[in-house]
Amino acid sequence: MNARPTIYDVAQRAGVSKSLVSLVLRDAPHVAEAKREAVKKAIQELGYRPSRAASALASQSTRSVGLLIDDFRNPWFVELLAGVRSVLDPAGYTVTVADLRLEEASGRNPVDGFLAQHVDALVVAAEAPPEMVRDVRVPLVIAGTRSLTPLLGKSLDDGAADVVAGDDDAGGQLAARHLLALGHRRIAHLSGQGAPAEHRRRGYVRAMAEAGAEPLVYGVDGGTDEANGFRAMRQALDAGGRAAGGPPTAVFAANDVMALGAMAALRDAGLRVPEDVSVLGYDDSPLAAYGYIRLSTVDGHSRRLGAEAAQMALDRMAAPAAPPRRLLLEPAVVERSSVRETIA
Amino acid sequence: MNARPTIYDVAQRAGVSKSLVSLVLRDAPHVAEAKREAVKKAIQELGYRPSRAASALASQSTRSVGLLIDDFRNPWFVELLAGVRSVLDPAGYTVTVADLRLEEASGRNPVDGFLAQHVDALVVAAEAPPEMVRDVRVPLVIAGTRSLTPLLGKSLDDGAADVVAGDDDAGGQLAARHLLALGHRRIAHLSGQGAPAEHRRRGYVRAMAEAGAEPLVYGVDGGTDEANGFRAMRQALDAGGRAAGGPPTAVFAANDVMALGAMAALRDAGLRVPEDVSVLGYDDSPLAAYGYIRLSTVDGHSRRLGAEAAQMALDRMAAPAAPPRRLLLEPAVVERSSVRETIA
DNA sequence: CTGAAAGCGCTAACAG
DNA sequence: CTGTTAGCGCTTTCAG
Repeated sequence: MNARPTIYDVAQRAGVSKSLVSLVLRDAPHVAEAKREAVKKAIQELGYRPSRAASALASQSTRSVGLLIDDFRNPWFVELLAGVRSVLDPAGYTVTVADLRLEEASGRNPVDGFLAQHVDALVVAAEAPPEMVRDVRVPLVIAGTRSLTPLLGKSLDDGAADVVAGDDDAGGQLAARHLLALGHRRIAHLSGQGAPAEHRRRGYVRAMAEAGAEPLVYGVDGGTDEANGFRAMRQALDAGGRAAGGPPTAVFAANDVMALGAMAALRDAGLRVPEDVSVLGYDDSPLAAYGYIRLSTVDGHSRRLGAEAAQMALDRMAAPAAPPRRLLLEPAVVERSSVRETIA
Repeated sequence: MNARPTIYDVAQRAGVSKSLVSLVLRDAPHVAEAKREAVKKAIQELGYRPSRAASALASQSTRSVGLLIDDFRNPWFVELLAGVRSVLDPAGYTVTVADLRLEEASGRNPVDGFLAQHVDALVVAAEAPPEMVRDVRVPLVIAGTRSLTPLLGKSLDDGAADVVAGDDDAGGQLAARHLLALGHRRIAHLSGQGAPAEHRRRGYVRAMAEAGAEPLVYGVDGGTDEANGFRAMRQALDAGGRAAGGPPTAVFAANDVMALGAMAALRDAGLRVPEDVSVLGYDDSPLAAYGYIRLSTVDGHSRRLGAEAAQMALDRMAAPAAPPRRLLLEPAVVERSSVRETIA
C-alpha cells in the first residue's frame, strides 16, 4: 500500500464506519471510548493525515485565514503575525502569510491566491491596490493602514471592511512634540512615499506649526527604505550647512530603517548620536532594539494591531451583518539611547 | 446569486460545457478562439476563481511546495525564499512558507500541516526534529543544514532526501584563516547551539590549530542570538583582561546577529570596531549590509541555496527514483568595514 | 450512538 | 474539438 491512506482505510483497519472516523477526528462528544481508541490507533499505524482539500470541499470551510503583508524584509510583520496568531490559534484557525512585494514581482495576485485556497477571512496588512481587495466575498479586515478605507466604503457591496490601524497622524505629532519638549527647534523629518509616511508627515508638520517651528521635510519622493533615509539625511545636512540656523539638532524618520540610514549618514559626517544629533524612528521594529543600535522610536503596537485584526475577523465571521468597525491605536514613544535634550 | 460561482455557472453563462471551461483554465491548445473568449468573459463577469480544493482533490496534485524555515525573525530566510521562488514560480508552482518556531510554539506540526495541504514537495530549511520529517511521502529536500542527513538515510523508506547546504566547516576555516592572514593571533569565536554553529566552530578550531594559535571559544551553550553574542563577547573580554595575551584583536561570530551583539559589547567596553577589534559575522544577512553596521561576514549564498533546493525538488518530482543528490556550497568572505589588519 | 447515501467543485478519460 | 461520465476524500443529513 503505497498511496496516501484515506478514512476508508482507517475505518476498515479500526473495524468501524467511515463516519465514525470523521467524528473522532473532530473529536465529537458522544463516541464510545473503545472505538475512539481503536480509530486513533489505526490513524497512528497508517500514518493517516486528513485531506484538507476534501474536507474544504465537503464542509465549505477551511478554518484558515490569509494574512497579506507588505514585505518579508521589513521585520515589522513579525510582531503583527504573532498578534494575529495569538488569537487565531486558540480559535482553531490556521493562518497563511503572503508577501505582496514578492507576489507582485512574480505577476500574481495574492488575494486571488488566498481566495482560491478558500480562506475563511482575509487580513490585509499592506498597501494593496483597492481593486485587488474589491469584491472578495469573505470577511476582510484592513490592518495597519487607513488609506484604503475611503476607497473601500464605496466598492464593497456587502458591507465595508473592518479596519484597525495605528494613528499615524497622532504618531507624527507625538514624535515632533517629544523632540520639541526636549528643547529641539531645528527638527528635520525624513519621509517617503506611501500612506503611513504621509500621515506621519502631516502630524509632524502640524505639531511644528503649532510650536511656531519651521517644518523641514526631506526625502518625500523616495522609498521608505534605508537608502532614502541616508539620502534624505544628507540633504538635511547640506541644507542646514548653508542655512542660517545650522544643521538640525534632531531628526524624526518615518520608520526605523530610514532612521538607520540617517544614523549612517550622520556618522559619515562625523556627527554623533545623540550627542550632536538626536534620532527618532518609528515602528519599534526589532531593529530598534538591538544593543548596537538602541534607537528611540514610536511604537505603533504592531502585536496588538494583529490581535485586534484577528479578533475582528473572527467577530465578522460570526456576525457577517454587524456594522463595520474601525479602531485606531494610540502610538507611544519608546525611549532608548538615540534621543536626548538639546544642549543649547 | 450570492454563493461562490463554479465552473457550471461559467459554462452556462458562456454557453459551453463544463469541460471546455476546465480546458481554457489550464489553457489547453485546441480551443476555438471564440469560445475561449466567451469563457474568459464569463469568468470575468462572475468573478469566478477556481477552487483549489476541488482541483487538488480531482487531480491529486496542488502544484505547490511547502518551505519550512526556522524563524521569521532571522532575515536569513528572505534570500533563501527568493531563490526558491526564482525557480518554482516559472515552473508554475506556488510556495507556502511556515516558521518552525511559531508552529512549535502553538503546538502544531508544520510538516503535518503541509502534508494535509497536499503540497507536492517539501523543502526543509530548518533544524526540524528527524521524526518530524520521517515518513513524509513526498519529495523532500533538506536545505542549509547537514545535520539531518545521517538520520534520514536510515529512516526514509523510499530513498533518502536530497540535501543542499552551505559548507559550514569550510566556512569556519575560511573565517579563521582570513583573520589569521591579516595578522591576528588572538581570535575569539562566539558560538552557540545547533548544527550550523557546531560545524562553523569545528572549522574555526581546525584552522586555529593548524596555524598554531590557541582556539578561544565562548558562548557554546547559549542561543545563536544577539543576547548570547553580547554575553559571549563580554566573557571573551573578561578572560582576555586576566590572561597574559590581553583581549582578542579579532572576533569571529557564528552568525550576523551574534556579531551585532558583540559589537554592542565592544562599544560598551569602549573598544572601537575595527580599530581596536575586528569583527567577522556569518550569513551575509541584510543586517550586515546596513550602512550603519557594515559588517564583514561570510556569505553562505542563501539565495543560490534556495534555488538549488527548488531545482532538486523539481527534479525529484520528475524522477522519484533517481539517486539522492547532495550538494555543498562553498562559502566566501564578504569584506565590509568591520575587519582590518592587526596593527601589531 | 452508528451506518448509508448524497454531494462539495473539479479533472480526466472517453465516446460523440 | 465537445459533451458525458466517474470519481477524488471528506462532511453531513438522515434513518437504523
